[in-house]
Amino acid sequence: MLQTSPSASTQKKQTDSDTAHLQVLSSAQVFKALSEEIRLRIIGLLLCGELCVCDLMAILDLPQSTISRHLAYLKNTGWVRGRRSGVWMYYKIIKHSDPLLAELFTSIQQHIQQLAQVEHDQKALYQFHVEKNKNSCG
Amino acid sequence: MLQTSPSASTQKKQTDSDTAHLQVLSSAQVFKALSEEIRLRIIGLLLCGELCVCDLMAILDLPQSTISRHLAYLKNTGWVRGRRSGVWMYYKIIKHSDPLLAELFTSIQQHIQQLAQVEHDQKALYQFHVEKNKNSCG
DNA sequence: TATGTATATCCGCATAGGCGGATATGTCAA
DNA sequence: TTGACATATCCGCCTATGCGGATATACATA
Repeated sequence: MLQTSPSASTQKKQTDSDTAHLQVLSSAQVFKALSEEIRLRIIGLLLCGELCVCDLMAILDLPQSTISRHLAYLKNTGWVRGRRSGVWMYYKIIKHSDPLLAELFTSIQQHIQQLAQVEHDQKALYQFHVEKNKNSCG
Repeated sequence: MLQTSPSASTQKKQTDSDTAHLQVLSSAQVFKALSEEIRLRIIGLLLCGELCVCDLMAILDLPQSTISRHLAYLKNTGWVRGRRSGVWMYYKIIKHSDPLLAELFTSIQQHIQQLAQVEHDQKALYQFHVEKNKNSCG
């Protein structure tokens, strides 16, 4: 983990239309995406906002291939969208236009937000970002 | 499918305390229980109320071992409770006392209720019960 | 106790999907 | 174009879990 990602505030132009060509997924698939603890924790961290792979590696302390694999799974099941910014890939939770799904996602996200492990991860993320800024500003 | 279950209105005594000794399950496990289409449809049917295995066999048109296996899975993950009435086993959805889980379950159930397949299954269940009563009353 | 019915569980088999190291790809900077 | 870095994908391996027929168990009735 020697990677240092830039702040996520660069390069913000991109349409939301790439949501459209996601395959239509059954509700079972939506739930399956959340049936893994790591993916649940990733969603929990993404509730704080857009994050890159190296952020997630740092907080979850897992090898890069594992993180990428789960992110790919979440992307394919319509939970998450990636955006490239130079060398970094930023991921964020997709806002759904389908009201039925949007409502479900909202309740699930509220639930995830309240999990003890997620709260712990989010605090670690905060600390991690504080450290990162310290290193870059002296 | 030559089985004819009695009406579900017999034998209603049994405490709700058997909820207590269910293992505490992670949220990931809760979602995993819903990650299978058949289990989702079973939950959808149980939203109509208590049902026995042979009802589910009739509506879902699946072998008995498959139904029983999924019911066992749902029981072990805290979604469902079984009660024996003579030869029949009736299953129903568990009401959770933990507010965090209860809220999540409510939203999920509302979502399931709105699925097209579930609506279709529920109508088939209604027809099935009408037929069953016809046979038993002349 | 013997038989029939409803349900649970066992069995072998098949597939999905987990893991993490190794490798391929994409991007930037020199 | 080459090297360094971030990320994606491939690989072999392993476990969880799906399936449905076969069998075991539980209960009711004669």
